[in-house]
Amino acid sequence: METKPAKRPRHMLDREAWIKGAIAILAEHGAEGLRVEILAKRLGVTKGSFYWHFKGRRDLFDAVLEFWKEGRIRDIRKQTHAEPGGEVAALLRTIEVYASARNRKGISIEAAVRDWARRDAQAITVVEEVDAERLICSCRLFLACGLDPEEAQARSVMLYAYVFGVSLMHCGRFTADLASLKAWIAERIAR
Amino acid sequence: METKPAKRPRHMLDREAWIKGAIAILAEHGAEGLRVEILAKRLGVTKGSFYWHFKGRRDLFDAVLEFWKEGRIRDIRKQTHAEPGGEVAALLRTIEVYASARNRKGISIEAAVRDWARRDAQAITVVEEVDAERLICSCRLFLACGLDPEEAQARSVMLYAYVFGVSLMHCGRFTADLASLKAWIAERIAR
DNA sequence: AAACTTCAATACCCTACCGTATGGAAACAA
DNA sequence: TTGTTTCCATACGGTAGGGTATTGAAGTTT
Repeated sequence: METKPAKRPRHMLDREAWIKGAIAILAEHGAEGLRVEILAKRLGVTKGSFYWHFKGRRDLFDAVLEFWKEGRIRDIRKQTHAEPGGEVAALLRTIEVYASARNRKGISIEAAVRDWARRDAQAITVVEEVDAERLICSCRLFLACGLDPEEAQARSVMLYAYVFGVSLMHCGRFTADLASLKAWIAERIAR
Repeated sequence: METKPAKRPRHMLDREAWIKGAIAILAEHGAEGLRVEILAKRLGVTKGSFYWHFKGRRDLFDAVLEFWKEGRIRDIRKQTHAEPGGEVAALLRTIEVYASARNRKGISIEAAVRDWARRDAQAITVVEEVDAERLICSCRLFLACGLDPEEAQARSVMLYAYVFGVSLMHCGRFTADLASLKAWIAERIAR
């Protein structure tokens, strides 16, 4: 009689578990700091296991980029879905997701991938695809608000350039109330 | 007759020559990729020389950050000096310096230092100081244009967040005429 | 000229990793 | 049972690179 196993008492890491661990290290230490022995140690195994799941370090890199790309594109499509009349709210929410203090992990990953894309061809390709998807989606929202195509495109670029840029700045010495400045900026970009 | 061994050309590198070479590597490979043996090879010497000028790799890092900080602050003060009535032009020029295709080297260094500041305490301090100086200077220009203090502050943050962010984006698949979009954005930020 | 200073070459040691080869234990299939 | 597959450990070789110690050559001072 066939019993349904599906229970694996031992470690049993699969490719996705490795990729998720890799992304955590990527966020903390960047692509250069993503080392297979370090990753293995964090997962509680040795690199002997890694080389069963991946051909090599480059294979892991490509898998990480692909995983990140698909996650981003899913999120973008979900975030920019708006009922008629709710487009401005969707735009403001998109800004808030990236420019706010929460979602620190996602912002760290974003920054690491973009820095990575300054040196790695595959990372460039992935960032291009994600940026294109984001810009197209936010542009659709601006168009639904009645803006002409050129302004809708320009505002889309401004929106994402702003949210990425502000995450790299350190304004602590400049203003004590950064939150209200960010709110003002979000209004000027989205409305 | 006594023949002397081949006369070695004396290089006479000083600390600043090492720092400038280090910044070139920083721009290309980031802080992680700034290695003393690689740097020495690029300067045509061996690392034996490096350790005469610097106590160690960390010492080089601190020197690079200090050198970069002072250069940035000098540039900021020069760029934001405006005759009365020329404030908007100064703001547009500031945007253009960072958001345009030329000055690629400076943008690469900027990106490398900001990525560095995600992990290194000394880099954070330096970025904070440079950002504060930049924001104060551009804020002064906005105030001279007659804006109220809160809007002047907000526009300053928006300006720098935008220029840093746009340098990290890859908009090639989104629009064929990025230049005119950037011009539209610059007008909306500065005016 | 002799002594001293400055900058660089060489030779090491040591650690961190990448990748491979091989073995082994647990689960599964025959 | 006896393979077979799956996932992981161990051991090893190889390279890159940080840091030190020592030597040495060219310039400078006395």
